[in-house]
Amino acid sequence: MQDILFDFISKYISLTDDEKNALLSLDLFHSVKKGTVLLKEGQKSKDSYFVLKGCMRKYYIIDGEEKTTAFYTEMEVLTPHCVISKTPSEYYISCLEDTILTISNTDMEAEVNSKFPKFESMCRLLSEEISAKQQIDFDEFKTSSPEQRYMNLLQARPDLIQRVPQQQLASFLGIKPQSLSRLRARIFEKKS
Amino acid sequence: MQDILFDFISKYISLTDDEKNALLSLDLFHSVKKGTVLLKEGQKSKDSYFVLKGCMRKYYIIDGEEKTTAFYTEMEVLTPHCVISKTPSEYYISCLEDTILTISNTDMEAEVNSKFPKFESMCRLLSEEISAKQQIDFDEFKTSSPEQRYMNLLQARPDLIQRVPQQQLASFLGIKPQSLSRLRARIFEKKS
DNA sequence: ATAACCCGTTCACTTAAGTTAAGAAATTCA
DNA sequence: TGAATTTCTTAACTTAAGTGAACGGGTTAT
Repeated sequence: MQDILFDFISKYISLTDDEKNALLSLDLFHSVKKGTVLLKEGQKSKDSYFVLKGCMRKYYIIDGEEKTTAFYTEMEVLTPHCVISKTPSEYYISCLEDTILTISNTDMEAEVNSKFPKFESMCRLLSEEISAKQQIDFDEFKTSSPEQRYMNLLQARPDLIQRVPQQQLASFLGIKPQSLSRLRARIFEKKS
Repeated sequence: MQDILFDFISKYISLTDDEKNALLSLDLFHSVKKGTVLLKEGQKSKDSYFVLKGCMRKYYIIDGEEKTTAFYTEMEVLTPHCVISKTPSEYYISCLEDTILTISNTDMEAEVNSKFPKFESMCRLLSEEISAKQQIDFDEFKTSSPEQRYMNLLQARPDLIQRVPQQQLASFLGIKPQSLSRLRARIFEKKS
């Protein structure tokens, strides 16, 4: 499990054994049961997550309805908005499946960053990369219809369509569950 | 003009006069005429921008149509995706108004970052902040109707509605210009 | 085992966005 | 200034998403 983390890090910087041990001493690894809510609306938190195995989702509750806006699966990093802005969270984070992840908090990161400046480089690279990818995702969302978005998802993340309930997928695509059903039927129609 | 940059930086780190002079020696400041295209589709670039005065837009050309997905105004930073991914750009960046901005490239940044580690901290903080803000914007987009998005924009960035042509605003809101016209008429109707 | 509940699908209906086209208003340019 | 072009609006029509309700399959709980 640790190797997954180190492999991930090695995409950005190379670590000495000393640095690896420093990381391991931090007790980062956690196993979380399906359904666990890691962050709630209104809560203040300093925790960031890195998914080693499993799936997490971000959702809002708006007018009593859950609106899922993001999923995080293997090898993905999530730093909630409230961690950066230091304000109460506007949304929930929960585990869709039994999930193994690392949990790190801002204080730990600050300490590691000051001890090993290399880490700060990694964090910068990583957040630039995430930010750039998000830009593209957002642009793609804006410039496509719901049907195109679904077709895109089918290409880009076919696993999600399998492992995620339809109603959550629907709001992820910016539509209602009934519309997703209909849209899927329409696509299936076209194929034949 | 330089003070705007230094004020901006001071939100993240504090600079010595030495550091300020090092920055000033880099010839960052540029004045760009309305309509100038700074980045084209297919082009590789290492340049990032910081808008001091004016407005820039990002747009795609899809099936011969311009699709505007973002605007950058005073005090906003833009690092195009292609700079991070080191691939040809999928989109265009152009100036909507006469614009004063700083242009910096990855090589310069790498040099400054290694000379003054403080800068790397700032870059990390900044890109974390941008990334977090983007997340929220994207979530808001997904969970709202076009009409709500327009009302939001009216609240959050009333200046944009004044300074940006309707057709560009429309695709920024994920709809067609005709729909935006209609939607505006609908809202105006409701008010009276 | 049966009732209660949750989920996905389907249907009929409403509402709003896409499309095509035309005209009015504003801007550009000669 | 006046012609040309572009931009914005309006309208009629088409298509797709939102809404409310009902149905069936599957799971959970009692």
